[in-house]
Amino acid sequence: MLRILSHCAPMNDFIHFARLCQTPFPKSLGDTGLGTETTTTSIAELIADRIDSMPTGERRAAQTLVANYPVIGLKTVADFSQQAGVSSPTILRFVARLGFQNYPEFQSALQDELAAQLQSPASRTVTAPSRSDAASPMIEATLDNLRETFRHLSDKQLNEIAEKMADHRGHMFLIGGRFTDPLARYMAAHLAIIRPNVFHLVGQESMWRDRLIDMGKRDVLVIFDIRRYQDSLIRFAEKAHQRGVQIVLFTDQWLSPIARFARHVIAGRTAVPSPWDSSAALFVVAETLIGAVTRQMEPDSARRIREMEGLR
Amino acid sequence: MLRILSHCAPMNDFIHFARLCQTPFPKSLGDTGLGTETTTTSIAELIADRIDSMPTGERRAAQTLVANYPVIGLKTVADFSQQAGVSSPTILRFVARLGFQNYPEFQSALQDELAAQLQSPASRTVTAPSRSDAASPMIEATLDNLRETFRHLSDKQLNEIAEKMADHRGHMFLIGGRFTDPLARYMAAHLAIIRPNVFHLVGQESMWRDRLIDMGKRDVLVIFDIRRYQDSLIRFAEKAHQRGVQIVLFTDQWLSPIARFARHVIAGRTAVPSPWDSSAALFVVAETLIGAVTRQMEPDSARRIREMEGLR
DNA sequence: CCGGGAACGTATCGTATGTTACGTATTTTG
DNA sequence: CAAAATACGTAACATACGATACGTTCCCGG
Repeated sequence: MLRILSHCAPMNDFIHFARLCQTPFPKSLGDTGLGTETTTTSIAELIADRIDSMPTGERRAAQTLVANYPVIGLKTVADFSQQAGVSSPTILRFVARLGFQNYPEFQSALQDELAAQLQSPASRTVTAPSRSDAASPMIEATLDNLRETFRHLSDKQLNEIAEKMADHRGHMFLIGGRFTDPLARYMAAHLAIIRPNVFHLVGQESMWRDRLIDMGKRDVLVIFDIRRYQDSLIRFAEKAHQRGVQIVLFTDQWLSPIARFARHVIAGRTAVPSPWDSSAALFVVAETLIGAVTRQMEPDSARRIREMEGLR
Repeated sequence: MLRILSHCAPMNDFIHFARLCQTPFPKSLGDTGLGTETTTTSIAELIADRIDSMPTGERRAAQTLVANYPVIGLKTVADFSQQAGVSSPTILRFVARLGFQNYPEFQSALQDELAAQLQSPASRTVTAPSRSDAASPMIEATLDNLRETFRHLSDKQLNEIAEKMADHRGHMFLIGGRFTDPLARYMAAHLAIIRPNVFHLVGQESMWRDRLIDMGKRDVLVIFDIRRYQDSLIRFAEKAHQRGVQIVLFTDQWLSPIARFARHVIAGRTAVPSPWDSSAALFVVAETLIGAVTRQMEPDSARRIREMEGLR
């Protein structure tokens, strides 16, 4: 059953589109009614449960199924096997290991699960918290952090910052602290693609301190600094500020002392039930800004990217 | 919200500043647009559009499909016809009337639609309006990505990975791609504090390729690789795998080819309404793992940290 | 270093599935 | 009311799908 013709494109780039209307009709439950009837445990759980006792090939099957759950399992064995990069028999052995007599039975189970899931849209929102709650308070706290962070962030502010970052008449420098340096690097990696003169300051303090001499009023300095705030960064920010550099500060909710010198301050929530603070909120703000800047520099950035690809 | 558990951290709770947020970012770019017909409109809409001009039998088919959307359409023609109370040819005439060449093509369309829907369940947040934060689609998408990513991630799997990472008999190497290298660095920065022998592989390919000689069965290699997957990383992973190194792969939902060699695969959602892909989900998974490893190594890690502080 | 077993892929087979032709029923139109 | 056209189901058909047997490779233990 369920075969497919064209379009096996394993990984097409972006996918977006169409939402479809939900149908609030009752389902005349026609259960296939055969085989092992107890579907109390979802197939996804079943997989997570046994994935460790599987051989390599079947594990690849399991992984691709989980990654594209459950659509790939609704396609044919051939499609499934191709996307997983294994042979058809491996797929069949995989579903057999899950306890299904044959492939159609496996598909029926997936379909029933899907039907149950789609029927009550509430069940989704109900099961989601319960699962993620059980999974870890960590993710819940992170979600809260994200929401809170953005709640205190006006899009006017974001746009202003993006505008400043998009202004490539001046240079742009990024620097971070011990744990936040990767964020600076992440941002720099993207921005350096869509605009010129982006520099990620790394290495010894003396190295980037000397770069101060190149900085002026038209330049932007992006600093990531969460506690414990590093003295070196504070000193650096102060000197940069004295030279008239525009400072954009990413910090935590307790505000680094650098906030005193900053033109723009982004305060992200960092508290999570972990020995470490979380930089996830700042990371997402950074991604949002990267997107905003890119959008703002269109079509300039697109041209630049194309030109870059040509250089390979 | 914002719960704080256990050990560590002097943290004053809250602080608050005002400011509201609303962000009307539009821009959704291109759709995949392949296939014989442009599916800009969902199939459900297509049906609602033409259902009036259908003969009785096909209309019954349409109704049963809408009532059990889309699951019944994923089953066989026989199942569909039986549930609709019509014959098989009627079903085929029905899908033909919708503009599909044959039944498999119709099923493919349904599957694609389903995949797109499951990927961005943004429509799911009916509760969003109640929360006055009409946040940007960007942050909403990111929140969805996080939820979806963790929904497919059992904590059993997380714990096993954490366990492997906590095992410091062997060495631990981290490496990332063009945009994900900062994630590797971020993780390395934390793990290097709580356990010995953590190495972030950076610089030229030849640099870290030579490190292969130090790697063996007891070692762990953490790779971040999202599309476009980098050949250099794939080659590196393959060689490491041949040496028996345990590979933990952070990738996107389309699974880097490295998944073939990986002992553990973490598939994070990356789709956001932006020209760039989002690594936020992987970032949060990384943070979660960092926390889990730290907790697992207690009180060893605490002692190590204290000792470190003494070295200043 | 060698033997045994597990794992995976290739090739083949039987069959369930989608498809089509044709005959009957039902509705439409002059 | 008759004749035609449309709609629908029955039954036969061919394809492609899932299943299986078999050979090769890889890995582990002796």
